[in-house]
Amino acid sequence: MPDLTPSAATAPRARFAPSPTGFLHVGSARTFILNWLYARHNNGTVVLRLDDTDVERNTEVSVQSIFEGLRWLGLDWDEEYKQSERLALHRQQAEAIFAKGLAYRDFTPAHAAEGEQSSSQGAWLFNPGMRELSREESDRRAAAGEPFALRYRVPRGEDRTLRFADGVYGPQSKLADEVEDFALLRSDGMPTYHLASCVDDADLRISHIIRGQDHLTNTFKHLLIFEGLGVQAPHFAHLPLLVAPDGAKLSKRKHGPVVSVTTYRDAGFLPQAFINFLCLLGWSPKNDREFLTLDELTAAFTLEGVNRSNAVINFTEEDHFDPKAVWLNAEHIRALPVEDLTHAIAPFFAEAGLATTPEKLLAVTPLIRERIKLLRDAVSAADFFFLAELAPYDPAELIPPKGGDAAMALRVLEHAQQILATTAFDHDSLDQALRAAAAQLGLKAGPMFQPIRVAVCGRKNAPPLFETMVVLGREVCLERIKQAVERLKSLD
RNA sequence: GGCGCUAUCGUCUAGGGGUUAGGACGUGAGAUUCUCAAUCUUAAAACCCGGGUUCGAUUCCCGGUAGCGCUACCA
Repeated sequence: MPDLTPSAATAPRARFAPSPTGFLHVGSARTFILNWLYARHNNGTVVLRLDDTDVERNTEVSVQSIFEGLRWLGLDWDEEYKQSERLALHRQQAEAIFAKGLAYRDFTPAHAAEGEQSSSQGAWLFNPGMRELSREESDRRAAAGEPFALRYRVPRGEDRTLRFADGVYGPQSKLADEVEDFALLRSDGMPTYHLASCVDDADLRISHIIRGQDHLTNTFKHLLIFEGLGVQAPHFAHLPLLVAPDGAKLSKRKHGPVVSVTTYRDAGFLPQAFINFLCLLGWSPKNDREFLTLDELTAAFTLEGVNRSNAVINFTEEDHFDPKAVWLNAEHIRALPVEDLTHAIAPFFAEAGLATTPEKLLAVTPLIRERIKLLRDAVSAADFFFLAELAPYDPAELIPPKGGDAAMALRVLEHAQQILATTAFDHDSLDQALRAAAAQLGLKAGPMFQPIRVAVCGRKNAPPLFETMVVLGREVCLERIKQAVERLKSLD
């Protein structure tokens, strides 16, 4: 097993380096989370670096939405950088690599080689002619203002094997002869991702690069760059990818909003549940535990627990969210103190245009806590508590199930009216009085309570009756029952 | 095409040379209950294929297949 700690005395420095080309996507979020967990578990540092060297595709809105996503997750970072502000360093280091003879100028016009790489093997590795250009010739053309890209002079014919020990995938090796002469600088002078990333990782003294497996083979290039920079390469650990049910990698274009973390937020996921879910994709604490708090995740997280195969996020057209994510969210909702849950659901009521008061919402929360899976479900589960007027419902629902009729419903409701008008309005008193009434009418609890529940809530499925009525209050209950009686009478 | 990575229930995973292959979600059935939930019990459901190695492979090795990634002057 490779030793991943540089030295016992040095705390790791991990980094998350998103490129702002869209919203924060779930795969990126997981990479961030695992970096964070790794750093925090080892008392290390979290560096956030915006990899924004692609001026064509980077946008400010994208930067904002990434921060929005990160803020929602609630995980902090210690240092923050923008690659676009470090271009001078990148160019200077590219120059240094060139000065060492480890890179060469490629004057081939951009995109000229497209489509040719599949032809004869070997030709794709570099642009023939350019690598061998004499220094004098190269300097002369550069001085004449001819644009060029700077390419790494990958060792050829030396039978050299590039190696590193991946923290997840174990020992990795590849022949240098199989690595193409990748670009360091574009012909407009901008650094490529590979250059900027390595220069910054070196300069920021990043000790552990934990990133998606799509970078596994890029790592050999990065090894070469670190070598060219004259620094020791950091430790690498690659994470299995998150993929769609069809096995394709999650893409913003193909899968739409379901890959954006803000979609989870807006649907009413708790950040800790979302984090918990993402961690379970490609990582396991190996003790059959699934519900884990952030502290527990931090304590349990190790790279050894990361597995190597891609993980499917099980969403469909109809259900945007993986059922396990939804279940975990429900679990976290139930684990939340009532005050916190109240606070979490309040915005959803506001958004639905329902006027709530903190006190009433606090009273309602325990009644719906076990009945919602997403925070937004709270609105449909509890709207009737806050409506001045119940939405119209089918009066037939007032009729008790299993052979009841309108007359029976009417009897129940009229009894209920008497009782509610006179009984102390607390759970136990109502319970006793209504059950007594049921016995008197020769009814079981079910048939007795359904008409009342529908009258008071406007639907058959609702939280337990007595608690619900207590929160609603005597006036509202009596008024709604009165309306129900009228509806019932208008039935025939 | 080349190179690399991967392969356990539908999904997420545990496990590991000899196991009734474990857990979770989801699904079915049942219990409980004033409805709905929650909870409990329970059922169905997996080691990609072929060769080795071995007394014995799902596990180790090789090959195949499949999936994914990289193969840009994207990241």
